[in-house]
Amino acid sequence: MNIKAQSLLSLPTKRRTSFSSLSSLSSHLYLLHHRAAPHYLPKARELHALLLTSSLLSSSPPALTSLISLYSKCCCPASALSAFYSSPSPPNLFAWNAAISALSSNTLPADALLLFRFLRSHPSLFPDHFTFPCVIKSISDLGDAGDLKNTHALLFKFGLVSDVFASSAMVNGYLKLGIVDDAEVVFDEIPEKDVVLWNSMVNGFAQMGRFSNAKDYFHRMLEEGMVPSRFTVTGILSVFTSTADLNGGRNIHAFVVKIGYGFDVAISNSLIDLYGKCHDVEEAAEVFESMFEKDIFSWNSIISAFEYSADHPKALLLFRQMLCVGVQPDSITVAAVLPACSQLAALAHGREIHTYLLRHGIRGDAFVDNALMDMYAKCGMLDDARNAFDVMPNRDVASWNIIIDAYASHGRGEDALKLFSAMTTEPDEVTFVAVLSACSHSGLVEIGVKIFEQMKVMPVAEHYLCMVDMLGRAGMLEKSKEMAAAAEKACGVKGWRTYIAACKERGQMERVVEAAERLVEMEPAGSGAWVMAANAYGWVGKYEEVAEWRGEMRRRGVRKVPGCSWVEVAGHGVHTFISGERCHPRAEAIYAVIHELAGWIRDGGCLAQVGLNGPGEYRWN
DNA sequence: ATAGGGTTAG
Repeated sequence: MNIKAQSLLSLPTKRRTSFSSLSSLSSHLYLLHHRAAPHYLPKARELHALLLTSSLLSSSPPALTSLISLYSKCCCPASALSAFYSSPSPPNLFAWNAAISALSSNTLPADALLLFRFLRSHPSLFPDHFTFPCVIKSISDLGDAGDLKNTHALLFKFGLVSDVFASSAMVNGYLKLGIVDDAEVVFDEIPEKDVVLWNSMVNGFAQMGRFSNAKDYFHRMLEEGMVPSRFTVTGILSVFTSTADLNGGRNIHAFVVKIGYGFDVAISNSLIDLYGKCHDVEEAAEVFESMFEKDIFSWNSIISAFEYSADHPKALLLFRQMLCVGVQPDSITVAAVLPACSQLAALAHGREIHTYLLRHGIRGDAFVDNALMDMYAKCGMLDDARNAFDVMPNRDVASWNIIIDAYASHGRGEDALKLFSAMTTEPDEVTFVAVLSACSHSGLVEIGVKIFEQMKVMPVAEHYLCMVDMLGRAGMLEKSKEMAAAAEKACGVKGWRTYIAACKERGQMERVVEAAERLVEMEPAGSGAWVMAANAYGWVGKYEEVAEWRGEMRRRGVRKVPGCSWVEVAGHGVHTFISGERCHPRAEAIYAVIHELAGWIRDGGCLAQVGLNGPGEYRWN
């Protein structure tokens, strides 16, 4: 046994003989558990067995406490608790505290509180300043405001109101539950505030979205000479990230460098997130490149940063790099990178990522499942999207929105409506956008109008646009125009643009001219309205007006930004077509097909305008 | 011997 104990604990030989065992064993346990993580569990079990056979557990109270704490650090609260309960001698307060802590720090708050109740009915043991922080944390995790206040009162009873540890936990709890006044009372009560207590205020306010309070406390703590910790920095950074305050964030960045936290991984990750959300993707990339050590957060943040800036090719490229350097993507990576595939209609990549998920057993959550479904839908694979929907274990409102929108954009309005009425969650704003666009694309005007009038959410720009579009497509141009005018406040020029498209479709060029003039009035610097008005005059044969509008446009220096579209061709990358250009190597063949299609469309009795775009080419890897 | 904040990503 001794040899085994020696090898396990790496005890020096000399000490082993003087063992009185207790102190040296405990100190080794202590050293061990400071480095503990789940992979230490086998060692912990071996140690446990050893302690049992050597009867140390009954003779040495510290050994029991250390063992409980060790199991806790191994994320094994069940073993911690069983060690506590099976202790040969009655556990002392240290052991009780360690056991309560093991439960509360391993997301078992209810069990921690149960154990606390047992402790409260103990005849000779009383909770102390080590007990309360864990208990208060558990209560806050459960979100019980009444219990929190009762426990606050208990602090008075046990003379712990000025304890900074219990008070930090109290502040966290109160702010988490939105009870600001009491949090501030607790805070003010503490004569010697430490940095953790300050952080609790700053981060608490930051998390509840009271950003100016968070900033106030941050500045106050600096004024009072507190040295901010890393937690302070990440907390205050989240404030500037949430408010998309680039300048405020830059100041913190400078401050971070000044106080020497520039190479902290978590802080750098927060900075990437900050710059990403503020659409300064170059700066985000610079922070990312400067990091010596990148973790999964760094990769996920930088991929998202490129996604925020709609640089989908770069997001995909980074995903590949991530794989190359051997960082395992997780569900968050996947949920960030799948939209890139959707936006690029890059089906091959989407499938590849899906396969990757399955192969590596990455557990899909609602985000991933929704992103997969959306990717299939956006790549035109409606059946695959539907299949993903059908096998999804737990659907949230986004899942329903995505599948309804999928049917809508594939022109399957009836199916979309069927799904809408089968919804098992409350519809939200987005649902109605999808449903209205379904009606719009399938000519279901009456039902669409009824849904619009009766929907239980406040109409926003998107809803109005759907209505303008729906009425316009159905040829109800006067009604469509009324809707565009009514929606001017909500969606500005977009309503008119939609209306104009419908008028063009119907060949109602007078209406186009009229609306385009209104557009130019509203948005004199934008090119779209000018071009549209000029073209519309052309279509009705008023060529002088065309020249006039074009001339005026030139004088004012309004320039047209060419539009572009793209498509992925299996095995040949993504091809982009820019308006007015014909630089694709196979432009001729492509146009031959377009003209053939146009012929079919015309023969089918439809109006068609083709040949406006010219093929270009673009590969993103 | 035991304790509070535990940061950042969809």
